[in-house]
Amino acid sequence: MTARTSSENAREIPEATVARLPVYLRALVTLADDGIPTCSSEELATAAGVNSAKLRKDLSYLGSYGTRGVGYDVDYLRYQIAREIGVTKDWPVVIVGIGNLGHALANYSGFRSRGFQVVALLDADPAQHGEIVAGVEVQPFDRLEEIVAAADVAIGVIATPAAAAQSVADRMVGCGITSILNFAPSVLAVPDGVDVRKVDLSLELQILAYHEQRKSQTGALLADGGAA
Amino acid sequence: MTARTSSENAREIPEATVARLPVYLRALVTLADDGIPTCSSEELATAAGVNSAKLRKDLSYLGSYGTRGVGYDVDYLRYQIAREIGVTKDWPVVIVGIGNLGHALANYSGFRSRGFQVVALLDADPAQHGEIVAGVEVQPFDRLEEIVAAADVAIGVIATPAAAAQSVADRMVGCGITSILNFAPSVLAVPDGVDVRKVDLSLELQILAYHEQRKSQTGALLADGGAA
DNA sequence: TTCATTTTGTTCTCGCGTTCACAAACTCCT
DNA sequence: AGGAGTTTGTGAACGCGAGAACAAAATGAA
Repeated sequence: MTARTSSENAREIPEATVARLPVYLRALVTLADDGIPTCSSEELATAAGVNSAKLRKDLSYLGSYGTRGVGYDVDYLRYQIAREIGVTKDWPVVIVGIGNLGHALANYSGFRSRGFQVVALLDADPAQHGEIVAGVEVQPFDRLEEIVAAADVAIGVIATPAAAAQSVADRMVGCGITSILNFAPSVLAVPDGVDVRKVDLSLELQILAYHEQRKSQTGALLADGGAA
Repeated sequence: MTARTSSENAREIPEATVARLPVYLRALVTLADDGIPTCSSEELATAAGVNSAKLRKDLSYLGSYGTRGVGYDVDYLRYQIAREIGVTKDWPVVIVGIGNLGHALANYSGFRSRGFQVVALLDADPAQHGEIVAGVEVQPFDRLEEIVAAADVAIGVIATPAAAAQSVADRMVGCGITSILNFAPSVLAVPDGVDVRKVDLSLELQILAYHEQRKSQTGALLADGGAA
């Protein structure tokens, strides 16, 4: 992340807090949908699956949007968090690599409903071109620069095989994209000022497997011990 | 996590380290594929995208598998990490919810190549039943208990809409699954001893959007100053 | 008005994770 | 054999985040 001087902006929100804001936002949307007008930090924390002290501390970085003795106005807080994250208006997004995962991402309604609009689907394979996925036509990867410039795209999603990911990232960076969400299982090298977040599906399973293995090992040890 | 006495098992690997082991494993596999027999901590760290001091400390939790003055034997270290994670043999996995994302997950080759075998695809919607995805037939969700018992499944993947996720999780826990990978955007409540990891696609984009928004804000300020 | 009650916002402490820095140990060359 | 050069493994310092605890502020009742 770009480490700027803290004096430049009074509100330096910790990264851990930033990562939880979308969770709070989602919980608030759910509460609003249920017609609940206000909530306490305890209620919101439960809905978001966190500690209430942590929630209050996180929200305090944004400002004082609650009322002591009362709680938070759901709609008001929701707007404030959405504004802080920057999803009060839609962000244009391009997805590169329209394989199985790319299809799923293009069809994922959560993007659209949470402030992101897929403006283009790109793939290097000519066999994919012309297909309409979720109302958007798959186009040649070479049109990347043109599309990014036209729609002023800042966020790119990489859903290609690992081998292609770095060259796709280079092209993205080259045409002005400064945020990349990478689903390919590879480490991307990008210049300073470009943010990369990585989602690795099998990595998560491997972490689960580690704990699972320990569970069964400990169980076996305890079984022997108990037999004595 | 079950907090056991540290005397019970000498190797208490920190969670942050566990999360990086799969990254190192992947880097080692790549090196091995390239025919590289040994590597230094510096080289491996670069390949994995981390600091070399952190890498060495992480590996030190597993044991002393390197040689001072030389480095690490790629194949040997790879096996040791794989053994530690528990992916030397395949883990059976069930996927529930065969929509767009479920299809992509079922077809994702990375699972198979990294120690996981999808033994069943389940969906509550009868319209999906009978379809063959990646060589596996989609079956009714009601067969969950039967399948889990038959294949001794410990890991379940939830790719349903948010509304169904909690009830799916309850059923999974009920039939003995103790590790859940949740792709639905909802907070799951599970008993102690059950591990849940959550992957939230739009959450990652929202985090990027936050930083992106700050860049453009700061960028506007800096635009006067200097565009280095 | 004044007091009791509720709930936020913030201070403080503790523990974990990251990073630096260096001693230990191994290889290779002379 | 001995010394120079590498590279690992680890002790120590540091900084960040989590959680407890409390003061400040708002409401409502007497």
